[in-house]
Amino acid sequence: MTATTTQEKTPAPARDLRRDLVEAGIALLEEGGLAGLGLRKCAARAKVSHAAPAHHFAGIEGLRTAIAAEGFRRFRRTMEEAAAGVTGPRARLRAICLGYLGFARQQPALYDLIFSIRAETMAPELATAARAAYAVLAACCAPLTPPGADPRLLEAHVWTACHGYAMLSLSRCYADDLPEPEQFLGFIDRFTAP
Amino acid sequence: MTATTTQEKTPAPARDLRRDLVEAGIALLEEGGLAGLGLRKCAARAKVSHAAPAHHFAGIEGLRTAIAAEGFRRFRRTMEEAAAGVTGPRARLRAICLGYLGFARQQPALYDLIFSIRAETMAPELATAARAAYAVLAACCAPLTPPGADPRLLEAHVWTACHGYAMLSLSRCYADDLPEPEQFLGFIDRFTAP
DNA sequence: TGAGTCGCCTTGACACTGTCAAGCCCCCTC
DNA sequence: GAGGGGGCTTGACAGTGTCAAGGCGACTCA
Repeated sequence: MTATTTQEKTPAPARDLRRDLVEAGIALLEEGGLAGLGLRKCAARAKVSHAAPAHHFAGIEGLRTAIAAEGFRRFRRTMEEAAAGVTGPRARLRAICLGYLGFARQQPALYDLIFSIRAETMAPELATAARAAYAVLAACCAPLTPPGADPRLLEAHVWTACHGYAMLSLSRCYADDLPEPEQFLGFIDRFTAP
Repeated sequence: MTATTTQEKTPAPARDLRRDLVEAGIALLEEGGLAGLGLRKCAARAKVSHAAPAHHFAGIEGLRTAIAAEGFRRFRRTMEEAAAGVTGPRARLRAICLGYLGFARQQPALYDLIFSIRAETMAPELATAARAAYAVLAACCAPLTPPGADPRLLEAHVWTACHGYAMLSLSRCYADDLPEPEQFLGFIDRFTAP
């Protein structure tokens, strides 16, 4: 969007269509939810022919996978930014969780897409991005895990609690049953009590 | 399927097509996942014309809603059966949670559908079924909630933990990070400790 | 310089989907 | 027996994902 100063000689700024298509897909998700995402709509938005996306991704599933991978990277970034500058292990974990919930609230369709991917279509790029996001949270859990204890217990508990809270607040049928995020996250103190 | 003895006079057993279509939809979900569900496929499986389902449900979204409502009823039944005969508040809650996780593992696509419904399409029938399922879990949490405390805290925690665990074990990218269900559910004891 | 080649993308077609309007047919009522 | 209405069919339409074929420009190499 902003000025990318290129030499007058080069005819075009050598567009990265693959990147543009992922961007278009994310925009479609924001506008129309999961059902609003389609190969042809992405193509139209990127101003290319209807079959162009199929050349860069392996069909609609490949597009969804690529968008999910980018979604995971943004998801991770959101959590990291939320915890930037926060000190103290509990406060950091709390901040990470708030970042987690904030991402789900601000980009519900992208969040839905991310976690709707099933193992059948788990491409390496996606698996890497997903594990990187998990690693951010796991790193915040590590200082709070008692020595000798299974670190997966706290990690899994925080991860599932955030995921469950996010999903249930999105499917608003249960939104009224849920406490406020701040109150909900009180479980961290209880769970990491010495 | 089994013998439904009808009088010879009645020409047909007066089929309940609406019910048959929901049944067909659930079968399609089991076979082909969320993407395998369609109006025309349901019609073909129930041996009616391709537009018949649209007469009973308000389009594909109506079909999904009706199937989700039936799914919630089965979900609730699974939890109730899992806790049948189990005594003691903690043991009961544990059994309910195991029933919860068992349903998600045995009917992953139906479970996915249930929780993919967003508020826009929240029909009364679906909302009723969903709240009834939640009520089963809330009833098990009640005896464990300290007097004067907000009951939503424990309810939400158990609900979100189960939901998150189920979702993450379905999207198998994280399955290796998760502890076994029995170990995971240990949080109940920690959370309801006096 | 020109021919060959390769990758990116377009074009056109196909089967399939959800949705709609029109109409048939059977049953029920008066 | 006429009328009406619900349940379902038929036929059409726009939209979708997918595939095969081909165009086209850039790049390489003789």
